[in-house]
Amino acid sequence: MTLTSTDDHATAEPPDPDLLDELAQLILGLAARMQVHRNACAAEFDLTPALAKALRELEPGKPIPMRELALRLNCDASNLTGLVDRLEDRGAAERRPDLSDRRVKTLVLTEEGVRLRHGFWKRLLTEAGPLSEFTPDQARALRDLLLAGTTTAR
Amino acid sequence: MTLTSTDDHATAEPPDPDLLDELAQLILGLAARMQVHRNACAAEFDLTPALAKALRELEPGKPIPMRELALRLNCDASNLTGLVDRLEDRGAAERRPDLSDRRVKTLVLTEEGVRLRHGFWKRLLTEAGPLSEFTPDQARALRDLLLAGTTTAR
DNA sequence: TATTGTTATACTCTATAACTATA
DNA sequence: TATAGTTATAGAGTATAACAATA
Repeated sequence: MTLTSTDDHATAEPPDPDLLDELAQLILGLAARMQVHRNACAAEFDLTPALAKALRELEPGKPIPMRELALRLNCDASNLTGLVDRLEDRGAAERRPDLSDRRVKTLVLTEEGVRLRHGFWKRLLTEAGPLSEFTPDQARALRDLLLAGTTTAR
Repeated sequence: MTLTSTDDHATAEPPDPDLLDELAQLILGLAARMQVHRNACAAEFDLTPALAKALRELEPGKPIPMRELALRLNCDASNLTGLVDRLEDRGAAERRPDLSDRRVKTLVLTEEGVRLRHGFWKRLLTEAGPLSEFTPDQARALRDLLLAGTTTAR
């Protein structure tokens, strides 16, 4: 499996329209399949797609302001009230006052939230999903390429 | 067009959990960024995300039954009525009777629909989006990898 | 004045179930 | 009976605007 880790002297890059077109199609296709897979796994844990995403953004032991979660989810802050309410109803997360700024409420996963988050993510990777299309070698090459792209730009 | 039709089967390989984890994170991240980009481009054409997707699935000069569109969009057929209504309201698509089965209605893009579809997709690729993270060489390697994966399995 | 979280509201997306007209 | 499209309905997702408490 050649990776073609090119020694491209990236000066004036010719952006091939056809290549971009094909690449966009392929990535959007894979993205759509992963979305289907993720939503299916989420449903097994009685999680809606948005809840699953929020759960993934909340890292165990790291409280964050609700504002920060809105940023990570790329959505308006007004959406979080109901979303976080449901997480609290399930005992997966807790709102806590921020001692340094009384306007802020921070969010933190409970033990149950940590279990839920871990269980969901493990299921996502264990169940045969779109990623099982790739051999380990392909997966490695893919990871390296994506890492190169996202660390360069972003 | 080298296809790299690999002779190794994904199923027989040892699946490294950490690699899958990292790969999933990267792909979901890229997918999320592309979704943001696509929705932004769609908005410029007064298209909702769902309308943009539907438009993309309708190929110029190729009428398809509404049922088929539902399949391609991975959604229930009941959603299509309103969606297609809006496409017709905009003059982008037309419902036509299927002569061989009077239950079926086929969908086809109008000239305006073809223009809209082309304009949207061109904008998606022209405007600097997540794909501009990659150099042409990286893009080519990425395409080959994705092609290998999606043609092998799926 | 500006910001955080909340509420109220509206529109879109999506699924389920029941209906119709065909097959 | 089964299928294609429709309708009605409900819940989820998301944005905008206005509000209270705090900075």
